Amino acid sequence: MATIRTVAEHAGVSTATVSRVMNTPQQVSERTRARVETAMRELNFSRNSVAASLVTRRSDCIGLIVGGLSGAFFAPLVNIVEETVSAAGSYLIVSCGKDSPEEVLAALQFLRQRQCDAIILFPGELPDAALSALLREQANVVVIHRSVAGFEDRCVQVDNAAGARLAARHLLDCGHRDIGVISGPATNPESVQRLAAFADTLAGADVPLDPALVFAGDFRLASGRQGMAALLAGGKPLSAVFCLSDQMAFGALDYCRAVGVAVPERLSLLGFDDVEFAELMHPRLTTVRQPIDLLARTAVEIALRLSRLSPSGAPSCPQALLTPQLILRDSVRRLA
Amino acid sequence: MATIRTVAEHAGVSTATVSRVMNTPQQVSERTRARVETAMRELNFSRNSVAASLVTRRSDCIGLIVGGLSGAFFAPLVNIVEETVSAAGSYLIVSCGKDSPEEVLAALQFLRQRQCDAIILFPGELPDAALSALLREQANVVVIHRSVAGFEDRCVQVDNAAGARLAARHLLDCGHRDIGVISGPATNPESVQRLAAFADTLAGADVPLDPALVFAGDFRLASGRQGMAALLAGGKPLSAVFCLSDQMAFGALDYCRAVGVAVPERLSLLGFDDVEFAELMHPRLTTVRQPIDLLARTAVEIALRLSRLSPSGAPSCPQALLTPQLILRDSVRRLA
DNA sequence: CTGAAAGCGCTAACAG
DNA sequence: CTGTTAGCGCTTTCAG
Repeated sequence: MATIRTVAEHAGVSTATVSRVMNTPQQVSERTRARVETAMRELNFSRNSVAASLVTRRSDCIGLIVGGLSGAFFAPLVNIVEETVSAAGSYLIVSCGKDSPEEVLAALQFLRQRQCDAIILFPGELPDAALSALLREQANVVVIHRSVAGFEDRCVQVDNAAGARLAARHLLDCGHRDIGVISGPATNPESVQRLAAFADTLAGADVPLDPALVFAGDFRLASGRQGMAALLAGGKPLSAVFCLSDQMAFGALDYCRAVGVAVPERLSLLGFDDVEFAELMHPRLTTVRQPIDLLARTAVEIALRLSRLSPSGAPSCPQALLTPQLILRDSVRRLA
Repeated sequence: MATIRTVAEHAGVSTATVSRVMNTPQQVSERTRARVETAMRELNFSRNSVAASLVTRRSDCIGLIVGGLSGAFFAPLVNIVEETVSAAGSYLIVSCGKDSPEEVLAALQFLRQRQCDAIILFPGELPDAALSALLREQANVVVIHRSVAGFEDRCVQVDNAAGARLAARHLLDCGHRDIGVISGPATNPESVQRLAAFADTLAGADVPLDPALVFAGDFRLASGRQGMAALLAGGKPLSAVFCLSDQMAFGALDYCRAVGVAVPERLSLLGFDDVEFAELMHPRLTTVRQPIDLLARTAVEIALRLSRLSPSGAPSCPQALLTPQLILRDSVRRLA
């Protein structure tokens, strides 16, 4: 493998000069630059960024940690993050499949040890306390899809409560009273926020949410099926189910089809996320849209800012709390 | 930031010893190890893997380059690769959103410069010639989803021709004669292979494929819609359409629904991939399954082997050509 | 505009 | 079992 030194000798210059043609070509005379570039080509030189990072303490890499990519939710998120990062001339290192707190922490450590300039973290089940500690001790971490008290400037989140309220009101407006929920894990803060706001809104309309009609899923497809099975098996009156992710709504819908429960004629279904497939379903899924692209772009923006200005950092005011939106389609029926 | 040296001083040992407790703890006496570990904790030491990589010339990282993660195809692929890689104690660096040859090449360079131990490449539109050159000059690259002559031992591919034949026979068996295709880009080798085998099989049954009934899409959802629109607008008799990706089949299906063409009653639809959503569609999509998990696992296996044994490498015989399978569901109708 | 020299933080012989 | 000593390949003052 050719090194900067081989190139230098070959071109009859010093290593410093070779380094300059890579980093600050303006500082090198046209002639020498050409010579060096030829030498590089002839030796098939490939710079060792690892060595460079060691001295510069920068890697031009932004790390991203997300849970299972499986869902239709993470994939576009990752894509947009990648686009935004590379548009800014940096690179993205994705660490996916990190669901449990241990895995997340391990991934974080990995990225930090690799000298990532900043890290975007989708915290999954990581509790707020741990997150808070993390943000305190590591200045270049930004959290996506959660808001941590005291670190709002490094968090980008969708207003979960607002989204859940939108969902509750819509169901109420449509005349539903027998409402079930397929929620996320009880340990998941997003899920908790949504569920609480949903229940509150219902309660405000004198339609208290029956705890027996709340099934704790895990945001994934299979748990939607299980949840729907459980709710249906409960035997209680049920005219609508709010799923805390589209993915679970798909599972629920699939289960309904399998057992012959017509949606929305006999049961209405409301999702959360508005992933691409929501409008390909039959019936097309009514859902609460999260502005994934904005979420992603904002997170990257913050991350880049963090990585550019090492210590200080212009305050700037990233719109930390994004507004969800109700997307009306065909899976919720207005009761007569 | 604490370094190995700070820790060494703090613990009253040499840097070598600190290094040992990280890499070969067995070689350090329990007492010193404990002392060092305490020092590490007290100083909140975080190892600089970049420096380590510089000397070991290993990074314990496997790179993965894929196109847009958007489709339902790449996401599970990435997930399985990640799982397999981390099960082997390495880490995965994903470079996604690389569709054009330039982007792929840039990503490759990036990963190489970062000293990835091996790189798994989904070549997208990269022509065979370029790939071949690449494989020749870089010994640690493995290609997924394509086979390059002379480098079969570093390629994992699904038998595209076999898959297409399966599709063609099924359509013929069901009595279809007016068959259209929504294919991939003409520059995409996978697409070309499938299309050719499909056309051949049809021709072998005296049902030549009408070139006017072939629409070149890009494997993505939107192009499925466009393709179906084009085929329908053509006005030619059409009883079945073979889509070279499920994603395009979804688009086609959606278009059919929008314009009131009943599937499969008036038009049969056959996909390729068998992504998770295929069986959630209505009607459930009949499709040719690619064993994505096996694809991914095999690729990682090869990659790890490549990265462990630097120069040589046990020959081993990775099952390079995986067999696709026809998954019968509800989107293809048997003609009376 | 260019070169010499001093490291970045860590590992890896080689002694002891 | 532990310490000494060279670097890994690159960047970066500081002179010239």
